[in-house]
Amino acid sequence: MKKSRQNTAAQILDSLTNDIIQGEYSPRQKLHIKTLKDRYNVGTSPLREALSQLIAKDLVVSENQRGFYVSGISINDLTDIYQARAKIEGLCLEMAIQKGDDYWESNIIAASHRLAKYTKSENIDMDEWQNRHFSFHEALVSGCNSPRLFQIRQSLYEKSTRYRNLWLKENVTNFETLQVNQNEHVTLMVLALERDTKAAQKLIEAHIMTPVEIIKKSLS
Amino acid sequence: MKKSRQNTAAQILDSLTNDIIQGEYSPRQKLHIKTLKDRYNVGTSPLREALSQLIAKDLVVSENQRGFYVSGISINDLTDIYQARAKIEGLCLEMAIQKGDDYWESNIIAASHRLAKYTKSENIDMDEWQNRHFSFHEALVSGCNSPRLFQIRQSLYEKSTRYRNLWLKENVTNFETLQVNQNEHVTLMVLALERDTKAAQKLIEAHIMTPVEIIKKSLS
DNA sequence: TAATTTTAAAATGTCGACATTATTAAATTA
DNA sequence: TAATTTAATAATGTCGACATTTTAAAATTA
Repeated sequence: MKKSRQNTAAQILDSLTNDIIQGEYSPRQKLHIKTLKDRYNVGTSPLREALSQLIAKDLVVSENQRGFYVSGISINDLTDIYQARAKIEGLCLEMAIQKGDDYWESNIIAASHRLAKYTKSENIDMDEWQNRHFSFHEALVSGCNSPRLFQIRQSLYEKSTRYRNLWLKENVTNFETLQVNQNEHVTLMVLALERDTKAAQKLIEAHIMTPVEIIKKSLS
Repeated sequence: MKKSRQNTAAQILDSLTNDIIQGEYSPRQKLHIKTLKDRYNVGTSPLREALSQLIAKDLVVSENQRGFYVSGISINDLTDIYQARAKIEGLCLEMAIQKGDDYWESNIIAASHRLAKYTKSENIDMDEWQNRHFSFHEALVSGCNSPRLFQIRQSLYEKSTRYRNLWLKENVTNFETLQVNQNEHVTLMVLALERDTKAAQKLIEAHIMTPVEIIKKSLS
């Protein structure tokens, strides 16, 4: 019956992480042990172990004898996260451009093609677009060859996704916007292939910072 | 009797973190639940919650039904961590130089003075020197004003400290070395106060990378 | 002897129970 | 009535117990 390679704690961690990022639980929301146990059908120990990991990831906070809460949000935090993300992405891209080989180049071209095609198409499924968008940016930095920086990048992305999803909840995506910043994607590809480090870095930072002002408005 | 604001899990987390970083437990060492329970005088739950947080921090790894282990080390990881640290420190310094005010400047001068005085003194206590060294570097970047980058900086520092301590265990500190790179500290201060971002960034990166080659040798 | 199987021992991960603390509701006082 | 105290309810954090799995040792076989 139990063939899962993961233990219960690890499974709950995945579910909880996802639910928090997707906005299933709101910022500052209390996370009652009893409620969570019922919802995920688990005992106390694995649940608390999962919550402990989420504390280390800053997605959950706890106060002694007062339980667990989803981490709060703020405009300052939003800006800080996106700014840090922009800088880290710039670092990764810099290293990728320095070290990237033929496969790195071809992966960028391929991912760019898939994104461009889909962005121009008629009926856009947002999930699929996000996948292709994500893959393109990953292809750009995938040559960076620094596991630690990559991990930091991933962790910041997770945190920023939470803000983006909070905004998406009340705003239908504007498809024109997609078309507009698609130009930047093409430019990014060109600059990367031309190994123009400085220009690529500058553009990726701006590119990442673009949504900040929009999300800010929705938060205030 | 129990007036501690922290719960047991949080206390154990502190102890365990410290013990791992200080090399009380070796890389890849098995962390037996029973042994740890006896050593820290706690029950299963808080102990496992602390270990869960250490997993999220990459200081501990676990395999289902096979328990917990101190994370392994490698020369690749050593290099990666120090390189990432150098880059992040560069970022923090860049932002600090842009945003630093009079207090930032004076804190650097003060910390630099304390470090210089102690480095020139006769009987150097290594712990005290480390404190002053740490404080000086913290003063340099303390104006950076990005909680997230600072947190990343702290986390990478923790990881690098583990490598440094492993090396210190078998090597008596060479006091000449302290004197030599003290020059760099002074230069860093001057560059920061002159707001010479690029030069300061370049130097701090090199400064951080200095011990890598030495530690490498001790690992192989 | 070497390799495999069987048996015994040890360790892990999960659960529910319980003491302690916090929160809410009711009762008392001013 | 409003404020404070008391009682009740609910929730948290910790513990030890137990089923399951892994590991080590002993026994069997080739």
